[in-house]
Amino acid sequence: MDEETDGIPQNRPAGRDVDATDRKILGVLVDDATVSYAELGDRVGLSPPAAHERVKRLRRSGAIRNTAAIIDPKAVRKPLLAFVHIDTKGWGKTPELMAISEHPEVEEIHSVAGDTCMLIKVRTEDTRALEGLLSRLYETPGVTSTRSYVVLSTYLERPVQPGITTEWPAPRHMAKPLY
Amino acid sequence: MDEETDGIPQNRPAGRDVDATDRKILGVLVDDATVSYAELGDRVGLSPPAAHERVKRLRRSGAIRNTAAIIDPKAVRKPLLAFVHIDTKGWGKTPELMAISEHPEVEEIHSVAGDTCMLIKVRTEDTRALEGLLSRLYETPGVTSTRSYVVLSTYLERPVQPGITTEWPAPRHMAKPLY
DNA sequence: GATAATCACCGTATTAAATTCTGTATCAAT
DNA sequence: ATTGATACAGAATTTAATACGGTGATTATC
Repeated sequence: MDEETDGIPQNRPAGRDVDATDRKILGVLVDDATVSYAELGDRVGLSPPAAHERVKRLRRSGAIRNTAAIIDPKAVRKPLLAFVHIDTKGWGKTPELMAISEHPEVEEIHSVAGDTCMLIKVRTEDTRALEGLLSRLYETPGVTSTRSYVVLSTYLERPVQPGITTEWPAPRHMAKPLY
Repeated sequence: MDEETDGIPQNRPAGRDVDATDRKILGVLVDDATVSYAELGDRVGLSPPAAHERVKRLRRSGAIRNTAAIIDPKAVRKPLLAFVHIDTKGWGKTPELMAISEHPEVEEIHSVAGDTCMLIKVRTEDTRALEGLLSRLYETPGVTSTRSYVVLSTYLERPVQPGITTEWPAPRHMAKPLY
């Protein structure tokens, strides 16, 4: 055990680049991270210790940010999903941004290019709770209301996909046929 | 082992409701699902087998949908995040919706209440790849272009939070002070 | 109100997996 | 060609997951 930096994703520029085998591993672990190293090795064509080494490296490099339980929002009484556009005064990690992220209902905060400044994703128990959250958000100094979209139904919601596992990086001219 | 339905989230209406201890467990596992049952038990005040039983139940009930590796989008060359509004002809699981979800770059598809029909979340390598993806999406029969927002920077991105662990369910009148 | 049944839990025992260690083939650089 | 580094396999060891049996508390039933 060299440095024991496991678990804390260092901000190194990703130890080394992710090869085809790594992508296969990521593909398996995104789908189910409870598999044993024996089975993981089987699926990607490695021995258990080799698979283990790869995973450790992927963790250390930050390619695997975390291994987490994915919770059903309904189970924790947050069935209502909404996207909210808001205007803020400044850019960067401003105090109002910190205030917004304090709310546990807020899952994502993005700065978008377009007519509004921020796009945030929130989950609440119902429309009443959403209204309450929004009113609290808009009470934050420097935050201005714009628009919000309530999600009626979700058809797809999946994690980041590792992508093509056979060959990588894809040759640059692969983008050509799209035009 | 009664039914051996582990891993496949049955569509039962959540075995039984999630209590305070369950929420503590979810809180730990969302943060790091690689902890041993011994440590999980320690953190929530249970013996390892008891913690194990709880987790098994949470899995079976569907409260824990999955245990997954969270990948850094940059590591798999998808640093560019965008939200795309599109109009589709019909509602429900239409063929155009299925076609859209085929693309590995598409992570979420939501039907929203508002001036557009669908809101999708996509990740690509760069703006060129995004343009290619959009053109392919808009080529899908029944799909009409509307707007897309490119994310400049992301300030928060976290999984569904289990919420308050001390007392649950929260009394209904708790929503009152918000008004 | 007593009794049976169920449930959630703990402690222990067993089994399985994670992890370590050692040796080897492959590739890159000198 | 030689050295060094890397990734790997197989065996050995340590650690954790899982199964088992028993206990107290709560709830349903008579």
